Amino acid sequence: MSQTVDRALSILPLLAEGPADLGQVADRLGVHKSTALRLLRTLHGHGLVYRQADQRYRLGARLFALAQEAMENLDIREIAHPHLVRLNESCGHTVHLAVYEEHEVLYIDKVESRYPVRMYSRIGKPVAITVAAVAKLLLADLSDTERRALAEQLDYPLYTARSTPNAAAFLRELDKVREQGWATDLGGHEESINCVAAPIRGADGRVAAAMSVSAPNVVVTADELLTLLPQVRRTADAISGEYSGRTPVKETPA
Amino acid sequence: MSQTVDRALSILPLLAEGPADLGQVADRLGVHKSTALRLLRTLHGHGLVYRQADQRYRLGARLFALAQEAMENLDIREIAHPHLVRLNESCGHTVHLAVYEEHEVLYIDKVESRYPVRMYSRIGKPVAITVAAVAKLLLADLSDTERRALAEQLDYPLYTARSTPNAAAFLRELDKVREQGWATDLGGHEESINCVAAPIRGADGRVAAAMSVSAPNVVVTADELLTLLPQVRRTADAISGEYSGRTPVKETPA
DNA sequence: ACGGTCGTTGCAGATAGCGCAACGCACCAG
DNA sequence: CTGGTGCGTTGCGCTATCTGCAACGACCGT
Repeated sequence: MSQTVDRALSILPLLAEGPADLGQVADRLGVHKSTALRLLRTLHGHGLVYRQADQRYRLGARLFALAQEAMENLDIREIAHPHLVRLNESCGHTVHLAVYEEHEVLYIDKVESRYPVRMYSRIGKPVAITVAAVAKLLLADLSDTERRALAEQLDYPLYTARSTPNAAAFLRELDKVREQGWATDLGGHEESINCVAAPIRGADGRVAAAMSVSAPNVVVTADELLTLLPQVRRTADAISGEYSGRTPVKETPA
Repeated sequence: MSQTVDRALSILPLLAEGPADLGQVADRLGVHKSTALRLLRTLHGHGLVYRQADQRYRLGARLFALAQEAMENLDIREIAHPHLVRLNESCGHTVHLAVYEEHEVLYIDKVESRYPVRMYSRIGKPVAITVAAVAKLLLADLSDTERRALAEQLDYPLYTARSTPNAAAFLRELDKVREQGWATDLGGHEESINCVAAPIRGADGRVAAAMSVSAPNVVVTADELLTLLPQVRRTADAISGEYSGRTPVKETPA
């Protein structure tokens, strides 16, 4: 791998923590200031870092544009979105769409009806992989060896008393999820939040994405939320059909 | 500037257009395949590029995470957001927050009340710089020389009959905006959409951001929208006060 | 079975990046 | 006013690092 590029890219997560000046960047990279300067200049030239008035560097605007374009190229989001909206309109709860990528699970879409909450709040942020219902579905579909390897190298933070405690428990849960074709997270991430999730499959039958409905205890009990399962599964299946090309996109008029 | 890094970063916008295979990347970079491979591998190692099932490359997940973190470091967004929400609740229209950076104006926040529209729709995407009300405010605050230089090198696309047609007209408009301390876009970008905008200033009095309220003709006429101007300016001033540290963040209880 | 395409690897040569040291500048204290 | 310190910046010589080549292997369609 390319040393220079490697160093340059290491600057990005570093700046993500907050603005930094040349010296700090050079130190944390373990290179001479002049080297750091050249790297920063190159990043700057591509708009990935921005030099603010006090001469310190921070992440730049092009990053948004790139992330945005990357989003738009995820055709599954395109297809799924109207379905998610419809489900949200019918049940009123938060609806998420997530994919697995490179040992991470991340939300790529979200519909939230009630509040004009910060919209981008969670989109793009890695999901609590050991407990989230969508994560279980996505990981359950990996091959045996991949699943095992991944389960071993994960951390199992105890968000709540009901969080998945270790690799063994996680693998058991994945087997169960794989078996039944849907998943839940009942207070495993936030004590008062429950989710039901269903898989979205591509033409090859593999799980391409997962969607979930989440609601806090105070609005509906876990049991009540579970009654939505058939609806969630139907929505997921509809998306699967469209995504895999089985269902024509246009509805046939009566 | 660093050639290697330069080449590597050039891959990102290229992939933003859509997935590409090794050969395509190498061709468009004008380098040998083996070189492109090494660069892609390095990008991949940092999660900026993802290799999909068909071996083609596309932009990766880390990009979202980075863009997201970059967002969160924009403290002006943090401060402004509740004000934007409040304004939105009171008038019901779409509210935008934008900043100027590196010859571009981009939205960094947006509150839209009516529909559960695709939330990230426009955030992060460059704004139509020659016509948008927020863009006029942000550019009007640049120094004379900067303004002139920028105005010259811009394109002036005629989105509608009322779009700013050329550099001279644009500079006149900027002078006017600078003078009056607020700006409008009356059908200059989309025939049926009008905006009113006001500047947000930092401690040094310079314009740090701009906010606007937008609404389509069919909902309110341009004249009606203009009656909101005082409210928009008050909101912007409130944000300015808080951002520049003049106003204590906590309200003093009566 | 065979040619074509595509991704991958090892290598030798030379380019391009590296760290050093010195400079300019702003700020501060005496 | 002057000497000192802490920045970012520059030019340069050395060599580590990247490059392009050529050959390999996998896959696919004919």
